[in-house]
Amino acid sequence: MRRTPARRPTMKDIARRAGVSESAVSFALNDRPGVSAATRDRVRRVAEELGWQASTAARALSGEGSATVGLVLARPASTLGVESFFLQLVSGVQEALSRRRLGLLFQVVEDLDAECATYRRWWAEHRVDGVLVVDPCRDDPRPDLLDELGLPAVVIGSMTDDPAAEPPAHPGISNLWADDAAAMASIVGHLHGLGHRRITHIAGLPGLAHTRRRMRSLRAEAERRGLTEVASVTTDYSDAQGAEATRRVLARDRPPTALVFDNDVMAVAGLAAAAERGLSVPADLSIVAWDDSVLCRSTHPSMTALVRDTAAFGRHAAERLIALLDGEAAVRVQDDVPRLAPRGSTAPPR
Amino acid sequence: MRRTPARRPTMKDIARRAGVSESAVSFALNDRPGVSAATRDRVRRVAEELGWQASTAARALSGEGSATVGLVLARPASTLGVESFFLQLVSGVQEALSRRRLGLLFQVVEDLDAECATYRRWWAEHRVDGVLVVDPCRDDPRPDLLDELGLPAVVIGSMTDDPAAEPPAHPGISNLWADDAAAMASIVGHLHGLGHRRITHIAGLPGLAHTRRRMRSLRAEAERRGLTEVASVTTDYSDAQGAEATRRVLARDRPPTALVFDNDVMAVAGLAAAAERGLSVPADLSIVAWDDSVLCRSTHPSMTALVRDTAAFGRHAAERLIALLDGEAAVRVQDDVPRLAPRGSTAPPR
DNA sequence: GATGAAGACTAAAGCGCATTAGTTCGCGAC
DNA sequence: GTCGCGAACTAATGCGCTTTAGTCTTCATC
Repeated sequence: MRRTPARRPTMKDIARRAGVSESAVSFALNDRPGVSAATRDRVRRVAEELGWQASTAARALSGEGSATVGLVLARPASTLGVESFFLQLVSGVQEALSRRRLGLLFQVVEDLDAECATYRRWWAEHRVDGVLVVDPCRDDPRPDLLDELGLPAVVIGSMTDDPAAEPPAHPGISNLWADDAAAMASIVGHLHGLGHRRITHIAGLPGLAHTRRRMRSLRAEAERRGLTEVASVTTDYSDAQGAEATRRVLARDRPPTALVFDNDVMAVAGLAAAAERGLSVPADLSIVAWDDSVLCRSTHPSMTALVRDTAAFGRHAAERLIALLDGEAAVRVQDDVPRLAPRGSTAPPR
Repeated sequence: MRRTPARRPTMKDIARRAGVSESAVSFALNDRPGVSAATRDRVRRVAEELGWQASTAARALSGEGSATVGLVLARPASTLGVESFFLQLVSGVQEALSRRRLGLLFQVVEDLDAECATYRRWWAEHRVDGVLVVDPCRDDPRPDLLDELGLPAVVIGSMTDDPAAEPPAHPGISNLWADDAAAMASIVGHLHGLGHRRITHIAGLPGLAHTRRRMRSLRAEAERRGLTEVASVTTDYSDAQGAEATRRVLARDRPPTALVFDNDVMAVAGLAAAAERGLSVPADLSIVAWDDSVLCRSTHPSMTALVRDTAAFGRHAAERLIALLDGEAAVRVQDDVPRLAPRGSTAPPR
């Protein structure tokens, strides 16, 4: 026998039980003037007893917003779930959101168009008060769209290829990014310091702004140091393409002595690809992974990696969004600079 | 200048524009009788023009449910994002949900108590119509709670230690699980077939039902085959404890010749730990990983692993939940049996 | 040609909350 | 002793939608 599910208590129940009107209950629970301290306490106690929680639906309807923020991930299903980045980011986001009892509406879609459609739908359905946008890309349509809808948003990641360029102003949109240029500089510095002069960067998706930014930073840094045999190749972030790219660049006439991978998964795949070729890491080839994870620490040798606190990054982004929801102005801020953790996969070239 | 955000069109707008009453609009848009085909079409066209979408808040308030399902992950932040399992599961879940325009409300919490509190809150706030529950454990308080709240749910994973035992009936709760017994049997069969007689199972969290189920299945299978030197040890799924457990069991007098790890991360860590001891895989030690991933395919040698379609698993779970929401009865079904993919990490013992 | 009934549509209520406009009461001020 | 005023509280309205109860028209029925 299914027990009849408990009925959710409403403000009316509280009102009846506390012997006051519904409005008084509303005032009491929302800390608005209009009730005495005694009544406020009594109402609070009754609400507590009944286990009352405001219905977000009703709240949303009376103009208070939905107490929810959205996050859309536009990645083909195949490349999903390979990186630890997102779950960590999300866990940080949660941390900040839960303090304010905000929910996180999560959606995985195939592509950018579907992502935009999702925003439109969420907006029309009153589902979210704001959104977190990841993977900014070239000619990104999302900031304009979100601005048009009046949906507060925080873009996570650099919005421009060029570190120096000002991104177009979007009044309702904050931007938080990691300093890719400094990070790339520290990687190149580490490798160059070890004596490497031929470095290849196995990058991620070419459409993403941060990919372009990293590539640009790499070129700039190489130029500054007078390194001429430095290049980037792009991939889709998958282990397959990471391995494939590794094989390709290692097959060249003058193969690189060091590889920089744009994520942990590709770095590990690259390590295996090098082993296939009979190359020993780090003796014959040095490898650096952008973003640390268990993967990087579990390989043999363990992976020199760019460590950043992804959860904190997510937390900061969520805090920015909360600030926007509270009516503060949009900001553009740079997050902490990632730190390079040298491990076993990098050494002087042979 | 911030443009004034576009106002969301409501049914009233449609009604005015189509020259009918709001009720007629509601009937038309919901395919209810009470309007002529002509009116229905006209209303539909106007709604389309205006880009109208029903406000989920208003819908929820008038008893239609919130068009949202919830998923809580109770894991300390530290162990989060190490496995690819969850994102893959979620992407499958999405696939099924998005067909019905259901949103996924996602929450990461520290422990089971917080998870239960989340369910209570969601229920009281009318936030979700149903939930997906992962990581069922011993004396799990969640099914009872969800039943009490009348919140439809699908439990993902086996709810009992004993494959033969009937779990307590929860009328509003479906259960979907992978056949751990069969999977364990195939692993033991593979290893025994290669000639291994001393097998140690490096299991996951001892509190989880599926951990206990796997351990039980291992014992049963060993008994059936007359293997006496077979055992399980439990861990917290982390690479650290995986490595630590590996070192411990390999230091025994009669160390095992084969190890079975409950996740990919520990298997890789175990591989490294074996290498430290000077053991060569698979010559001196065979290793099997439960759940395949990039990691398993990227090690050297590549890892013999239990392959299952996690995204499909998530999709099936979400479909079960949708069935519950549609008023169908709860079911208990077993999902596809995982398949063992023999790779380089297993071979006959020396 | 009066009677019913079905069909197309409108009016109104209600969901749970916030909010605005009253209403009542007590108390200090003149 | 009356007036005024603020504090404490209630009544009523609206948010956007669904749904039930009506109203009005038309058309078949005996």
